[in-house]
Amino acid sequence: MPTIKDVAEKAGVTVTTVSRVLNNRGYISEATRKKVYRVMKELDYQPNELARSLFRGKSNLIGLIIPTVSHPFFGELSAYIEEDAHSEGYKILLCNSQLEREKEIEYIEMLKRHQVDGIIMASHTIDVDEYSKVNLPIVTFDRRIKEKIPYVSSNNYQGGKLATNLLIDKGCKQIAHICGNLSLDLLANKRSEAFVATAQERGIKFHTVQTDINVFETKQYERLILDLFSEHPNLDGIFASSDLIAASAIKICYQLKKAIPDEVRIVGYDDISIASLVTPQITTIRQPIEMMSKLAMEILIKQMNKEKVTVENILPVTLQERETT
Amino acid sequence: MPTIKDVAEKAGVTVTTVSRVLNNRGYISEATRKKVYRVMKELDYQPNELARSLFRGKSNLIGLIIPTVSHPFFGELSAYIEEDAHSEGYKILLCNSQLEREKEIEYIEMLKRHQVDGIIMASHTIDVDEYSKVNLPIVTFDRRIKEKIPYVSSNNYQGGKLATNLLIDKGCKQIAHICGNLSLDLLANKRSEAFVATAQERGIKFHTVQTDINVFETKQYERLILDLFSEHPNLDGIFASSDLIAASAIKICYQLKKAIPDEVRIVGYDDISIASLVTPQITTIRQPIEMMSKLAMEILIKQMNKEKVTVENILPVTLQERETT
DNA sequence: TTGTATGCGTTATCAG
DNA sequence: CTGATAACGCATACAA
Repeated sequence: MPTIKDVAEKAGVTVTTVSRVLNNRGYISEATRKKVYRVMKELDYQPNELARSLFRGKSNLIGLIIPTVSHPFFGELSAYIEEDAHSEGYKILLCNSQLEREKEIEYIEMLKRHQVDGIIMASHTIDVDEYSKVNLPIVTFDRRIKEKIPYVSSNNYQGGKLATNLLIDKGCKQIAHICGNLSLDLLANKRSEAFVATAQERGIKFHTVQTDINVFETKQYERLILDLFSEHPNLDGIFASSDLIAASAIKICYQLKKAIPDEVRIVGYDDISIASLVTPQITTIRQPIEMMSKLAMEILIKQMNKEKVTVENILPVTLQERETT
Repeated sequence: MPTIKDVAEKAGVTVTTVSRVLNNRGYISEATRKKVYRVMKELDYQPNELARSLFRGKSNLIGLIIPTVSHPFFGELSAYIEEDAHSEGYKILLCNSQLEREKEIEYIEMLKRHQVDGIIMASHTIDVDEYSKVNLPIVTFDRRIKEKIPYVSSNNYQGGKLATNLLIDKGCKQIAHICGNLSLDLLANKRSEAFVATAQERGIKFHTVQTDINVFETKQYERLILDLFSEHPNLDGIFASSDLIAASAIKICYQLKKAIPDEVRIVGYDDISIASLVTPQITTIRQPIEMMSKLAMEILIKQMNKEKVTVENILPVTLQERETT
């Protein structure tokens, strides 16, 4: 790869001059500017961003830590984030934590070593005080950290309420909520709170089941749902805390020959693309993933520019009624 | 952020010594080693990888260019690739090209500027000769480039044959193949070739439909399939070139009140997780995504080490029979 | 309008 | 066993 030095020599000027035309800084005669440009083209010169970053103390890199990009929700989130980052001149360093504490910590250290300008955290197994050590612009998805770390979320309580009310309004008499592990301190847990509160308030029989470990294992959820139906054969409403879990519920109902929505009604969460692609199309609570991504990036960039940011950023959710209710 | 200099000063040695303990190079007394380690802990020192990379001429960065990580196939692929990269000490720079030529070129240049050690290309809208200009270790998914650029693929022809034969064996009399735009020079097009050849060979009526543009638009496919059925009401077999397209086909059949698999049989492609999660579960041709990822990473690393690599790397596919046939 | 010198944080070479 | 110094590629302050 040619360096600025190669360009300078071939153009018969010094590296300073080349640097000047590269960055449009100071005065340069049109003649030399043209010549330098020509040589850059000839050599297919690309400035070394490593060197630039080192000098500037800014890498234009952003670390993105998620459980796994193979989960459609995080896949969609990552796509939006990368798009926003790109249009702001930032690049994304992808980190899949698999929801493992060790990996999250390891990734954070790696990102710091690579001098990222900021971190977007959407995986939360580490303790709150680990965050204070980060000491870097950071924004969180769906987790409120004690300190003053800004977070983006959608209105989980509202989502849980919408879903639960819909099930009851549609005539369900015994409903269940299926979710991931509630011991992770996530704002998503408010969906469960809302479920319980709403069911109690309206006097409907309800159950809550959760996974014992932090995984996105389909099999795990299928077993859970199967057990749920064998314990409660009269169950006629399910609020799943993700569309993928809802899909598992549909699958089990199909196995059990329970008609949807006549015998069992199901509400999912997220509204990832496949929610409206599968058959039957899933009624779900839509998180505004695109807006959430954009907001997260905005907040991160503001921090990098030492601007003030609001800590709490909660976006509205909307009910998408489709075929499972 | 503390630098090596800060550590040196606080430990009462020079940067050379700190660098030595950092890299376990040369002899150092146990006493100073301990002292340096202690200071590094105290200051929470992290070596600046930008500086290291600049000096070494190696960034440990790998660029990954895909159409979009929001598509489950590429999401899963990316997850595996990141995992493999991570265990080999490499980090992934994520690039979503949206299947746009300009973006692919722009991303390649960006990656070169950032001194990535290699590029994994899974998005192919650019011309063949653009690849020769890359001049960097590179490995391709599903596209054979004229030059000697290694590629990883699965046996697309075999996949197309398996799918088509299955449909015919199950009794289909009139079948269709639905795929993306065939004008992109992809090895995936061999699925279509196999479809046509097999249908002709066995004397079955067949049709092929493709999108006019390079997108992953659900709506686009739904319209295509709807039109297909209105033109050919007796269609009783569909070979979709992705599981997502298969899901669209299922949706349309449901709308048209055509029973699956009794009236219409459907075969998908890829075997992404949701293929076995949706209802009905999709019969599909399984691409060994995990192995393909591992192989791609291996080939890339070999190139970075100046080792010889085989250009053609085609892995077997397998038929996964489920509920749509 | 252009060139010289210096430093970003790190490692390797060569002395001591 | 440890230290001074140059170099990686680039951009700025200061001269000329």
